[in-house]
Amino acid sequence: MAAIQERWLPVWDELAPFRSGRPDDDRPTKYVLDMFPYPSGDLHMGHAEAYALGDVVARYWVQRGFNVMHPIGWDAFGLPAENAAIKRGEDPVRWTYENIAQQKSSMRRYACSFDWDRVFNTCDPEYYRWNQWFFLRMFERGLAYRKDSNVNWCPNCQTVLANEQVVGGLCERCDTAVTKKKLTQWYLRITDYADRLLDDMQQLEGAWPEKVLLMQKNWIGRSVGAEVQFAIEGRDEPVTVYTTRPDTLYGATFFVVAADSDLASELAAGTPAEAEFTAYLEKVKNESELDRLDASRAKTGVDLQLHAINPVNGERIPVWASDYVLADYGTGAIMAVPAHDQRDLDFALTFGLPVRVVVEAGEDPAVTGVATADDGPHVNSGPLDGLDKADAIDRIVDILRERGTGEPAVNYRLRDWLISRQRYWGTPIPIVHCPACGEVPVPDDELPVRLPPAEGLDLKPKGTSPLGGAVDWVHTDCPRCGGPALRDTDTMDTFVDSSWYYLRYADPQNDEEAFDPEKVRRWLPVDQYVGGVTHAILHLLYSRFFTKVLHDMGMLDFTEPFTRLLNQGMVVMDGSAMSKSRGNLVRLSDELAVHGVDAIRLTLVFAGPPEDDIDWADVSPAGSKKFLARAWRLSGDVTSAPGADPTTGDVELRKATHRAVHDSAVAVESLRFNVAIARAMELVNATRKAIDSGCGPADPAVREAVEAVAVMLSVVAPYTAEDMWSRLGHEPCVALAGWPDVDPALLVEESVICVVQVAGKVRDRIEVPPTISEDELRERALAAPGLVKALEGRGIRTVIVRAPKLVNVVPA
RNA sequence: GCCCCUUUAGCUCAUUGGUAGAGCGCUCCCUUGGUAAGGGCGAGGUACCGGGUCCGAUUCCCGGAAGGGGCUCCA
Repeated sequence: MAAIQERWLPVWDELAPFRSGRPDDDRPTKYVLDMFPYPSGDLHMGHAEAYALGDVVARYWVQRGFNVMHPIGWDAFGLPAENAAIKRGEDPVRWTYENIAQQKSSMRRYACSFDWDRVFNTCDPEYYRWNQWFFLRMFERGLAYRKDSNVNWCPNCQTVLANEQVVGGLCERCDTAVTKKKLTQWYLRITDYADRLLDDMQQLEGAWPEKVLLMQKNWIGRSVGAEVQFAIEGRDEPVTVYTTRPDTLYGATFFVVAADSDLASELAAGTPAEAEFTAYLEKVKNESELDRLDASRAKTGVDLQLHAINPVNGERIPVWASDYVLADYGTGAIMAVPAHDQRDLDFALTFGLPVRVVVEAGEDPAVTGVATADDGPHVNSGPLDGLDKADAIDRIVDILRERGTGEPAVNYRLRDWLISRQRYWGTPIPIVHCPACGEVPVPDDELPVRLPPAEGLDLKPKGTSPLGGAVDWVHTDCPRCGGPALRDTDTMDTFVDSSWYYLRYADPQNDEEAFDPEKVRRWLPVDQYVGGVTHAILHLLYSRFFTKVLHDMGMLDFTEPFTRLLNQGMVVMDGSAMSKSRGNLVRLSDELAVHGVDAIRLTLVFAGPPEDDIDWADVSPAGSKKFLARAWRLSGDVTSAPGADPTTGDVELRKATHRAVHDSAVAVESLRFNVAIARAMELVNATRKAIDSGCGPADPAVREAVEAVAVMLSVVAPYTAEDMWSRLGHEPCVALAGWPDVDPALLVEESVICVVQVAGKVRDRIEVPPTISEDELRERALAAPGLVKALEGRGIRTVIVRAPKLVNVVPA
């Protein structure tokens, strides 16, 4: 096996069958993309699976005559390089590029069908320059902005995190409990695109996993309701609340503002409750995100001893501050309707506040402790009495609008994307802070703002950007007034890098612009994207956002970047994720050494549907190897010459061949690669039989079959296939041999077995032509001996005929 | 708590409103001049359980069980 690998690698290097940028290439195009890897160490089992799957698709479309762009690059910015620098004093640049070289050489041996002419790394200044360029365009459009806010803070990584990077209150990267910190940070206004991110999912219906679409939908969390203004006694400005249930306005018995909002501090100032509030706020600030997420914990709050006025009935209701209301959702203040909202009810019961039912829907919540959210006739609600929910909402919105105290509103769970990071190994934010001019963009012709060398910088996480230590780099002149100014010292979230890399592949060397729109038009959108489900929200949502922004800038003519998405499963061992600490790590390099590249690829692809997890304990690379050897041996048995006319060959074997070629193509196109391989295995078995005990090795049908096997295998086991192709007397590459044409005549069966049933039970089988008429079939079936016997002379009530496969006789 | 998916041979999975299949594994036989291998034969199924529709349900519908996944103070 090793010998075969060594034989063909140099040949493929020479012939470069997967180069997609030849100027005279007039094949139609396809774009197959694997999510690019992060260069931490060498490739592992997960990579091996993902790239084997992507390769099947890419190689298949090449066989079908397409010019396939199947690029690779490296997602090379990020914390591991920095951590290696901190722990072992390595230079992040060297560490990163060495790992890339290592992975690249492993990919070559793994025979990935990448177009090596298109490689780039996101840490190349030639690439991140365009991150900065896009940032500046967004800044000009008001889509990139800085604001002071309570942000997610990971005390371990010592950096801020985007909402998407907080999973269940923990840092996505290191599982540390996330806290809040008030900081001024850069954001991208993804919320402006919330509706389009939602609506455009229609384009992806059926082409992306249902699960991913659902997760994105939940994440965006569009909610429709109304904003209602409440006057506050002793304050000029009214306070607006957001509610999805304006119809329950008459049931509002108190009012709550988020304790950590500016509004709360403002309202508390000067009240007798101020001291109590300040103490409470201190406590709230120290809570971790994890604490806050525990919905079952007791409600807490402070009575601000103020009153809000219900705009519809003039009722005075008490104003409280609590941490169960979020400062950054809606307006940071709510009207509390305890009868019909569980959280409000819990709060009311804790503090002895009144509960008033306004929708008749079951038991009294004040007694049961369970708020009712169902529809029902409204009561205690003045003009809404008797109406159901939908009508009551319409009515109350009309009333509020008339009085100018409210209007319909939409809110999203999605927050703007926080992109500043207080870390070294990322794209510098191209902004200069000038004491006179404020935030000044670095002019385009001064891009890229290069990362200063790590040498001499303190990269240890300490809560402020390491770039601040690069004194010469930080101090600069203001591009606007020329006065002394300071560079922004934060770097961009690395998800910015991956939000547009798929566009750069179409034009990777361009140093005039991020990409030539013409080239992008030729290749994009991506026809098939392959990657892990871990990116269901983060990377995929951000990429969709970038695509829409660039579309609005006139740079793209499509609005969704990835036409079809495949989320491959994980490779696990004995039912759980592989890890060194668990002691169940299977090393890819070991497996490759024992079984060879082809057997490992085949094992991964054949293990099951690609989206399912693979338990390495359940699969058999040795079995894969055995199958490949069995297929390979066929190529030595063929005795007819290349070009032998198959039409004179054995018809039964030819049928098996054409059926297999047809079925496996259908399977590949619907991403059921394991099925495609099963079909190839069946053909290998049929061919073996034909050679040993059928038409014999000289029959041209045998050559046709074996050549078909070689081409089918070429998409998953390239070394074996290439060697077979060579033994069959052909020049390389089998990868470009072309998928065999299917003769439809050979797919038609000459006769089929028809089942003859009595009352649904099979009593006989008869062989009939597939084109048999219903009448003819009925007649023949009724004469079948098994049927006559089963009927035992009973009469017949009905005969159901489903030509040509079945006849069912219902006896009287 | 809410929502979604899955359940077919020992294992991993195909398939189908009408005969339930493949690979691996297993049994046995042949080969011993392809041999740390090769060829062949075979066993193995109440298609999770219970109801319904239908001439006929593993498939469609309803309910339940088991396993997996997602969301969860977002007003």
